[in-house]
Amino acid sequence: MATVDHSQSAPLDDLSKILGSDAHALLDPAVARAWIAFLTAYGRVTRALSSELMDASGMSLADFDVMAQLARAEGYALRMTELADAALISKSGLTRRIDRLAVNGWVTRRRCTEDGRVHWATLTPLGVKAFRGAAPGHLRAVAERFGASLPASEMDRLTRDLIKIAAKNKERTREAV
Amino acid sequence: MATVDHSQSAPLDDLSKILGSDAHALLDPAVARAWIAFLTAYGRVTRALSSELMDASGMSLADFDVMAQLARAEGYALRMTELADAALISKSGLTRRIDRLAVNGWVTRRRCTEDGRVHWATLTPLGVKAFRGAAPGHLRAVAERFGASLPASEMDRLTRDLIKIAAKNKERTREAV
DNA sequence: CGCAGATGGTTGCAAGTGCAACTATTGCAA
DNA sequence: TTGCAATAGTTGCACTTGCAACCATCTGCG
Repeated sequence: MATVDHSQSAPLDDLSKILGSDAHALLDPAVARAWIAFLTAYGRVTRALSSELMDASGMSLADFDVMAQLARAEGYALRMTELADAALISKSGLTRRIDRLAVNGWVTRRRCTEDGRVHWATLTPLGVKAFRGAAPGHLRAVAERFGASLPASEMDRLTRDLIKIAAKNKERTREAV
Repeated sequence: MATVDHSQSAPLDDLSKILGSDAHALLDPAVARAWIAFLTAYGRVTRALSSELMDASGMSLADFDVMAQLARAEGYALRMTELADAALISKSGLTRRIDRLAVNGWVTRRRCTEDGRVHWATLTPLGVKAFRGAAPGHLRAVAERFGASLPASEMDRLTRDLIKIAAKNKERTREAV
């Protein structure tokens, strides 16, 4: 998850020792610093949130994400593929995640009567309860670990910047032919 | 890796359907949007960089990170624990990553003569060469996918914000007793 | 000395992950 | 109808991962 450096100042200068002075031409040092800060922030925040959530609710971050998607869906239900897309995981990953959530009794899988290929993943009442139990703590933790670092004005700007970055990378991996 | 939503506008409003109106008290909607943008940006950028790097150099992002740490170290060598900390991965993870890098002939592991517990991971000449081959493309890709989205002035601000977030989460996971 | 406790690394284990191959079902066209 | 391509999900596989238990080595104190 990390690249080059995590606390110091001039990652690219260090690298120019091995790469030669063209390192700066390849990657602007300011961008390099931002990139490292990005990776570091991501790693630290998600690691902390993940273990807190697991301790408090026996739910992984990925479980929470999937359940949150269902929680906000019409009838607490989504097709497998929709859900995989929404939660940014692969279809096979989702299959197995739903298996696990089903074992907990938090989610059921129902075959669609209209189209036999389709399966609906649905939050059970127990799952709703589990989500209601887990969400307050987790949302508070996000507020504390992520939100509390910046003033509100800065937060909106950060959002805009991140959305731009995300937008630039929207393509589905395949394009470098 | 994702939470709640990835393209739409009001993730928390949707959740208040299930959580009640206190959802907003738990997590400011502006923070929720930023958080989602953060996860989305991270997921997309690293996914893309990772597959590009693998295609171009047969190296995973984690491999690159570890090798970059070594590349910038004195004598291209670091102790296992130092390296694990620097690359933000667990000690056991590093052990096995170094195993794999060693199979490629990119890194060697030497026992320290002064302290028999310590092992030094060292970039081999072949490893240096591999890194030199991989770095330009990867750095350029970071510049394109991450750097090119924002003007330089914005980049510095982003760095500052991310560093604040990372700083707030520096503690080593254990504190919620 | 000599042994307890700390420190550095590795290994066993029980997960989680994505890709590619596979099965089931549908839709459409001859 | 029959048959084939497209779509939805699942499974096999090979690989990562982190935690906790485990060895090896060193350090310091009686």
